[in-house]
Amino acid sequence: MTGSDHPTLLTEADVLGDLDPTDVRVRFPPSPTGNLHVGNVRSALFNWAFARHYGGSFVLRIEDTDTARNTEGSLEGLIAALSWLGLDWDEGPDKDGPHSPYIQSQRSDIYADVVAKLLAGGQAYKCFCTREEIDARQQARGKSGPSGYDGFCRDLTAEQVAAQESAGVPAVIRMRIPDGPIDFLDLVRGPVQFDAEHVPDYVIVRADGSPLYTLVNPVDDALMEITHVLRGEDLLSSTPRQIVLYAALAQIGVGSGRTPKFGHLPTVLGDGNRRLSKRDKGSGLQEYQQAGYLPAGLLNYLALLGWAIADDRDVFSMDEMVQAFDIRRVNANPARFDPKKCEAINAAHIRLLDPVELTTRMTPYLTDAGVLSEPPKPEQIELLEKATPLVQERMNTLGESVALLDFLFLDDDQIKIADDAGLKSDALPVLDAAEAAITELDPFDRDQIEAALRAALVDELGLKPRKAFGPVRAAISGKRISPPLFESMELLGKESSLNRIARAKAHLGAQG
RNA sequence: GUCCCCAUCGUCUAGAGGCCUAGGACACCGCCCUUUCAAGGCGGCAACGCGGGUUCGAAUCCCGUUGGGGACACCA
Repeated sequence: MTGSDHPTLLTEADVLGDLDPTDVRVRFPPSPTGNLHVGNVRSALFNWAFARHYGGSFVLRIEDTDTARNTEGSLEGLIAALSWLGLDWDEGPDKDGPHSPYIQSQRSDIYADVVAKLLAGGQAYKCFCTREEIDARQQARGKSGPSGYDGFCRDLTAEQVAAQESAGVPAVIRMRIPDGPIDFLDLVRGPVQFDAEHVPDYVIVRADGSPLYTLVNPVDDALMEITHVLRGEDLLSSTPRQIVLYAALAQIGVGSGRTPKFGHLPTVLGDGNRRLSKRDKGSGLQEYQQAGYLPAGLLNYLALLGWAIADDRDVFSMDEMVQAFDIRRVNANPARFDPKKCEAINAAHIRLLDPVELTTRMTPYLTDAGVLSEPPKPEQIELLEKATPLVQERMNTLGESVALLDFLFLDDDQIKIADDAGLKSDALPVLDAAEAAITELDPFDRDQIEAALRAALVDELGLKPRKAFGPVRAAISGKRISPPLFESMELLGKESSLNRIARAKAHLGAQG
């Protein structure tokens, strides 16, 4: 792991500086507003992989400063979701560490103290302007479009401030952005530069005195000694203002005094060209959990959005990702979320699973659907274990196991022959022949069944395999598509198989 | 409007000046295998936005342009 000699690529020193790799500290700071978004999961993943790659720490911090947006149970949901994914954290709300608490609503005193110091040091100031006043001045200057703040209250004298306050005018607190260029080396994009003229004196404390994300996020990063901030590209243009805040924090002696290094990850796009939003179908983590995605599969796909492990490979384990992850190799261009490929990658992981493991993973989906009893009976488990190999390479998601396997667990009289199963009256002789062929079979196993059925239907009746086995498949499973027929019949047993064929015949008779 | 970011098959990407007649994957199409559906195998379709430069040589470096995206909240 040496530095690169490529002229345009960053070196490892650009990433780590003088840091010992194990001192790397990154964080994932979700706000508890409900279902986790797959774009956020991708951010969590990259931070996690970065930390694990270097042997550093991954911190979970809850950003709940907007009380209006917080939703009940979100914190529990967040923890459950991250746990399910296997993205383990070293410090967090449920895992005490040297910088606790890790929930911002519990850190109010810390922020109040920082704000007081910022005000005293002149790095921040009180502003009495209303939005309307700011907009009006902006219009008067003949400028169109949204804009920042014009600095109206920036240099108010102590007397002026006192006068406003005694008059009861509500005040927000703004950061004072010094003139000059603000630049940083983005770990994904390389050098980025903004001019302070385009960085507004932004609000860090509301008029009601509560702190905003704009303050608490950098303050906590400084206090928690976060060394690297890996986040979405949408936050790129707020980075210069945060860098100013870090510098101010260093001046007033808050935190480590070091500004973290930044890496802005490519946006995850939904359909069309817009950013994947919570409103998009397929954007919420829960959907993937419910559909039966494997954490390893979903995460593998998400990793592909902006990163590649090798030029000819795209299925890999999280261990492999951790081993290979390099923030410098993350792509800067936006990536579209492709549900089809996501599903395909997940299917590949299902096929990779040990069958015993797969059985275990499928079980909750089958019990939830009522296919298995709750808890499953021992004989159901036994049957499921035998059936697993039949469906392992036929599933994209665990949820699909329900439709694939339910017929094995249903009673014979619960089998409904689907309209599209293709069972028509001309199948009657086929079913008769099949019934006769297997009645005397002993043992009733896969090879015997196939031999008997082939002899009777293909050789004797002269049918094409498709025509021969289709009706039997419909009788046994009720469906046009099923796991392999002979194996299924063996699992079902002779009695049940014969029952189902008889019922299918009756079904045909009733039809016509 | 201003600032910032981005630009290779439909999509995700590989590409680190000559290994490029641009590689892989998903999707799609065809064939093979085959008891359905899959899986697997083989093959096909399909991309460097445009214009200038630098260089013996540019997908790759530079400039411009066009196009897309993001930000400019008392949201995070």
